[in-house]
Amino acid sequence: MPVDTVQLARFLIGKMIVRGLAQGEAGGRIVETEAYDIGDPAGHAYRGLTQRNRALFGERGHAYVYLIYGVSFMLNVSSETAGVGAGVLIRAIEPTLGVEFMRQNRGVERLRDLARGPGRLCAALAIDRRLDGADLCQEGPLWIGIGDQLPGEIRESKRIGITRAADSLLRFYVRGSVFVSGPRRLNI
DNA sequence: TTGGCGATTGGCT
DNA sequence: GCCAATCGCCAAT
Repeated sequence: MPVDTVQLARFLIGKMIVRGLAQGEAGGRIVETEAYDIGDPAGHAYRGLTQRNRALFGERGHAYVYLIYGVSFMLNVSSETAGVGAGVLIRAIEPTLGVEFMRQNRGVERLRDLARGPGRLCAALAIDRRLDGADLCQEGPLWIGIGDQLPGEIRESKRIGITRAADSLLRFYVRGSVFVSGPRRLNI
């Protein structure tokens, strides 16, 4: 696992996100991430440690889950050593495991619509604040495993939906994947 | 104690 | 493309 936030964001493309539940597993391949590095004014760690963002300041490889716009949960992976706040936002996966479970959670049928976007991804996998702080590096309710195939060509772009540091090329995605979110112009 | 706001989404034009 | 929904968080009062 890379020791640098931006490297981790790249590294995670193609890896498997797995939601482990009593009834089985659900998940898929990561196809889109964004890096929120140390000192990044767009990052939630920027203003220092708070109750909400403490997972970002924990050990590497733990989940930081928060609610945005009162509507959607977002999943991040803490990316730096304890005491340093930074993370990687998981923006989209290609569903491969437990697809029916995800369909039920999302209320839509089309595979492409299940987990394209950070809020949809969390809804599909039933991820909320209860998973904040979860260790993603070992099998459990939520974890990340090695991918089962090469991710394809990884490209970079500006990040989506932010106002500060909006021009940095810190978003990574699989070129040509229909499971990637965001406007077409950022997915060339 | 309060009010402005946000790493989004879905529905409508 | 535009915009409302919805609510936890946190800086400032």
